[in-house]
Amino acid sequence: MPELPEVETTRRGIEARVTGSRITGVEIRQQNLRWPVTPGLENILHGQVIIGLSRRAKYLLFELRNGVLLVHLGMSGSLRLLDESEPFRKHDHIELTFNSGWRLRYHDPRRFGAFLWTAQPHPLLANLGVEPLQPEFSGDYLYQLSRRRKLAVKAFVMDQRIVVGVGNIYASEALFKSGIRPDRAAGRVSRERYNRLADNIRAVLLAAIEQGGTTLRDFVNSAGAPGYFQQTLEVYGRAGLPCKNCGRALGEMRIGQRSSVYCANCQR
DNA sequence: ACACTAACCTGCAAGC
DNA sequence: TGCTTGCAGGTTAGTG
Repeated sequence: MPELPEVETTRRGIEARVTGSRITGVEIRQQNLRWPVTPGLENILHGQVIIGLSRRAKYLLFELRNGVLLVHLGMSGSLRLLDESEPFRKHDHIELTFNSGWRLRYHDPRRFGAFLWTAQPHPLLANLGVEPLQPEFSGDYLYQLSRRRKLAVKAFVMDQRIVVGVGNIYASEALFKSGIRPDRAAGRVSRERYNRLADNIRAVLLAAIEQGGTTLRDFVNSAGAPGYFQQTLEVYGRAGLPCKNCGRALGEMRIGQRSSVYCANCQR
């Protein structure tokens, strides 16, 4: 599910409620996520105060005095704030309770997410590329890193070592807006077109954040509400339907195991 | 170094 | 109706 806009939507919804709060309860009902939940996490977190909540790539970083709790939402994860106890539903795996009375509940049907405690710089964060909403991200940056590379430009911009936060939905949308075929070799996209692509990646991510992200089936924000960006999607999920630009039927192909919808007329 | 894939897991829709 | 197949927002680990 969650690409950068959904993770950022979650972060913004939670930040004010958890920052400064003390963790008074930790319930782990399922420890088999992408990796096992850090053993002993209950004891590690109990009694600690959350100093801040930040985001790096698609990871949420709950900052504590002596380390960081890394949370990833995988494909189907969500975090919800509850103002009172409620029955656990299927796939509600973890719940943190705070001294304020608020609870933070992690729900993840596919269990591709992660809950990891680390007191050191974590290897999972070591090789991440630039943040697309920071100034270091630019068309020139993409152009330079892509020279001589033969993989599809869509796979290139979805590579978290290059630029983070861009997943299948927003890569598809940004390439459409930029008029670039998703299967074009990354090394055969001009500097000018990378400038457009970088601008469109930034724009589509910002627009999606404004609408609370995209909800296909699982995603809900911290208040349990879906996002609304799906109504703005131009290509993702629209294979066979008319292109919103030229009216011809949108095509579909697979790139790196991911379905890729595009307009063969508007994208070259 | 690079390119590509299989795998992790559950739910759902489509096809037979 | 029921069974099988394939696909879904991500990412790592392994292959060549």
